[in-house]
Order: sequence, then C-alpha cells, then structure tokens
Amino acid sequence: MARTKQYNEHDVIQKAMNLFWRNGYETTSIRMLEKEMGINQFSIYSSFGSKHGVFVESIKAYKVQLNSIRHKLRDSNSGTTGIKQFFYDFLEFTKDNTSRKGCLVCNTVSELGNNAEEDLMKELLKFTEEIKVLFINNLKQETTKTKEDITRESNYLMTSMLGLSLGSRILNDEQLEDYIETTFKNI
Amino acid sequence: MARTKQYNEHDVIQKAMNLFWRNGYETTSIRMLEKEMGINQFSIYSSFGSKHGVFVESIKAYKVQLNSIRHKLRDSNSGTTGIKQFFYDFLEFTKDNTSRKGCLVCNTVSELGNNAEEDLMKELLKFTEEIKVLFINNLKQETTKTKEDITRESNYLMTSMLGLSLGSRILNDEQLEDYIETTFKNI
DNA sequence: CCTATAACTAAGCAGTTGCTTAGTTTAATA
DNA sequence: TATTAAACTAAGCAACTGCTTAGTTATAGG
Repeated sequence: MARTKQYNEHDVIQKAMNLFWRNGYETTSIRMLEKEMGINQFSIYSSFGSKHGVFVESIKAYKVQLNSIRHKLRDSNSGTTGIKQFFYDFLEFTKDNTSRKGCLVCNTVSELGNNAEEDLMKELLKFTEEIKVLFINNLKQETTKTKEDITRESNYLMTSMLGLSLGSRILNDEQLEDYIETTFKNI
Repeated sequence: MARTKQYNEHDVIQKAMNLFWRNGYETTSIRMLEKEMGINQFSIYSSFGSKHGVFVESIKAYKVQLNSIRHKLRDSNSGTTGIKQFFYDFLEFTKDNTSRKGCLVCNTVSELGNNAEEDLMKELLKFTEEIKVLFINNLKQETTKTKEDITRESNYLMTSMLGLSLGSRILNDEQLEDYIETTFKNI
C-alpha cells in the first residue's frame, strides 16, 4: 500500500560503478553520484546506506562485468596461451574511448591502500586470489611444469596483471603488446 | 632587516613527501601537512604557494631520494643482472616498518590518472622514461641482443616496475621474489 | 637602541564533503 | 474512493577542504 521505486537498483549501480571506475573512490562525491545515477541522495542512502555501500555494490557489479573474460579464461584449455589471451582480453575490457581505465579493483587497492576498511580490502584481495586460481588451473594444463614452477609462475602472472592494469592507463598499444609478448616468453 | 625563517624548506618538504607517500595526494590535507611539517599554513603558502606546490617539491625530493638506487643502476655494468638488482633494491627502498609503500610516482599516476594537471603528469611520465633509459643502457651491455630486443624488453621492464610498485604494497616477500625471479628468467 | 620588514599566529573565508530530516507526493490495498 | 506507508524532494546539518588576511612578534641593518 505504498509508492513503488522509480529506479532499478541494478541499473543505478551500473552507472555508479562506471563513475567510480573513471574517477576513483575519493574523487567521486555523493553529488556526482546523484547526477550520474539520476536519483536523489535520499534514494541513494535508502537503497545502499552510505557512499561506502554504493561502492561495495559497484565492486560486485564490476566482478560480474568481468565475468565475460574471466569465464573465457576459466573455460580455456590451452595452458599459457589461454592466459595470454586473457591479458589481451583485459586490454579490450578496460577500453574507454581513446584511453583505458585499468582494473577497478587494482585502482582501488592502489588508491585506498592501508586506509581502506579492512572488509573492503579483504574483498579486493580475494578477487586477485580468484584470478590467480584461474592462472594456476591453466598452468596445470602445461604437462612439463612442476608444482614449484606453477606456484612461482602464478605469483608472477598475478603481479604482472597489476602492471598491466596501471600500464594500460598510461602506455600506448605498442608498449602494451611488447609487455604482454615478453611476459609470456618467460613462462 | 627582518625576521629569519624558523624552518628549513628542504627539511619540511622531506616530511611532506613522506606524508604524501604514505597517504596519497587527495587524502593528505593542509591541516595534516601543517602538523607533519611542523609549520603554520601561512608558512606553507608563503614558501610553496599551494598544496599542489608542496606536492611538486615533494616529487622532486622523492627523485633525489631515489638517486641512491638509481645511480647504482646507472653505474652498473652487468647487463640484466644489474636491472634485476635494481628491482630488489627498490623493494628495500619502499620499506616502511612492516609493509611497503610502493613508488610515490607510480602511486600518484594511479591516483590522479587523467585528472592530474598536465604539467604534473608530464613530469611523472618523464620520470618513468628516465628509468627506461637506464634499462636500455643496461640491456645494451648484453651483446647478444638486437635493437628490436632492446626496445621490446625495455618496454617490458618499465611496465614490470609498475607491477612491482603496486605488488610491493600488497604481496609478501616470497611472492615478490617469485615475481622478480621469473621476470628475469629469459631476458 | 630604533625601526622597518619579513616571519609568524590564529581566526575566518566560501565552497564542498557525507549524511539527515521535515514535509510532500504517489500508488497499492482496504 | 479513502487510507496509509513507502518513495520522493529539497533544504539543512556539522565537519572539513584549500586558502587568505588582520594583527602580532622577532630580528637584521641603520
């Protein structure tokens, strides 16, 4: 016996996520979110509780969006070739007009660092671990690799992704290709 | 015929730099700088003009501080071995008690991204290019490498440093060692 | 010892931050 | 159709932002 919401929570979080992705957490104000999400502050707070709450939901939405390339990696059966393709897929994924905006999770880890709330940081690092597990599974497809190789190379690849994320924001296509091609010469 | 400054501009910038390094640019407020630098806002503004001005001077101070390991790389004559040592030296350089705080330049590029003032971003990217030149000079010491190898691998190493910077803030020593060792396996 | 001038203090500026709340509108149900 | 509870609007809150300025203090040179 009451009014119905005039917005869809999923839709407005998608818009919030894109704003956070472009600007980072701190630089994105509630007023900016209001405009981008197209709803009043009251609605933001009644749906998500706080700016932090909007961000947590945005991170969840980001993970879902990343599933397109994550599942491709999960389902690939070509060892390191599949991982290399994931690196290239990621570059496509982060494209934003002329430039790239990196990985939202990596950007956030970098921006908030030790100042991030513990729960949030835990969630962000869990995400990087999940990617690493996918790397491990693909590395296992390479029959020549020992257990030690796989541990070492998965740490290598995960950290390389951090470099690719920041690199994607400031380097040109040629430099990025050099990076990816050489990265996979070592494994 | 007037009073003398009660502080040394070099000293207070050193303190400001450490605060920016730990917290990032946006999170560091003038009030925090006041406390850390031990001088009044008036003095900050009369010496450096603006918060941005304090930051620019802090970046300069950072570069000087990095000279300790940068000159070691410049003067090394052992090809990729010298570069690998630079990676390890960097880890030592960024140590802050138990954790590491990454590279101030990389952190800033990541935080400010496209929102950075053009001059500042130019200065930051110039810095990464300078490091790349040192990599190139060391790669040239490897007589087997072609010109194309050197271009490709210098782009690779420069981007790998970005990964090391962010990685240093969130990974443990074992993971970082895995990363560095694999990075230099085939180059 | 004066005096002029720069260094300094601390209060205050307008604008922004995340968040709240009093009052109004809407629509599903009785 | 009337009721009622949630959705909504917009004004406002205290705390903070970068920065300024009126007024005080200290000191190098005359």
